[in-house]
Amino acid sequence: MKTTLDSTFAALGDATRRSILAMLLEDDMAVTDVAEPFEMSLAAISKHLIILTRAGLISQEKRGRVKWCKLEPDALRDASIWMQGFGQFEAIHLDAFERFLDQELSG
Amino acid sequence: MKTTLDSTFAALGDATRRSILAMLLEDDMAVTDVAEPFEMSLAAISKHLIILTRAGLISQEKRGRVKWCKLEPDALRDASIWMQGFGQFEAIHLDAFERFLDQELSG
DNA sequence: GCAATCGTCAACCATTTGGTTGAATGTCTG
DNA sequence: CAGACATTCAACCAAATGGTTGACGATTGC
Repeated sequence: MKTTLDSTFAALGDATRRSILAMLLEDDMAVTDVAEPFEMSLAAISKHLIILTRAGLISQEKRGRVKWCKLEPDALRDASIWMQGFGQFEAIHLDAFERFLDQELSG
Repeated sequence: MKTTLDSTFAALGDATRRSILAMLLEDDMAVTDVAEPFEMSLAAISKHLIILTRAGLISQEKRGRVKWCKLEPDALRDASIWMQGFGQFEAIHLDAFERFLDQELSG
């Protein structure tokens, strides 16, 4: 029986999916547009989106023939709380995260 | 090519491994002692420890016939930076804020 | 020396992941 | 209605996970 934390962390364990989440920070996106920057099939992206949805990290809403993907940051909060339980990390800086983000999106 | 972040998050996506990390917060432990509270074989725990080691979350040092497991918080720190930054980034993003406002006004 | 202990390895199994291609479904548009 | 578009489904594949049992190589202690 997989907990939410299991599926959340597992979903984050793939660079493609983390990139998708970063893209969705900007705005909601259709599946086709999510897939556009990646060099893999639409079906592969569709599977990634299913995994992200099961993990509660995004939600998908179909309007007409377009399925919109929306970031759902709540699931991340639980994972973040778990991590903070380790409490021994130095101060978190936003610019450090932005370097991560750039690296993820460019790689 | 799996980044460290990939293997770190993937390693965290299992409750047994997260429990092991929590145990190692207290002190370094031998493999047999790590396995003791779990209802699974020693070999299964050994595999979990290999995954945690590959992810950089722990290190293992053999002294005599005992292999000691030690928490290595650096890998966790990187993952934590990613998540914390993600949350902050989302919180301050204008579009996200506007969506939040729309939701509040309509619902 | 010999037996117990520590831990991994090897083989096996079922399930999931991460990808492909091609067909199918649903929806818009001309 | 016909065709284009958006997305998933189905079948397939290779590799990784998560678990088992049993054998094995070190190491320790009597």
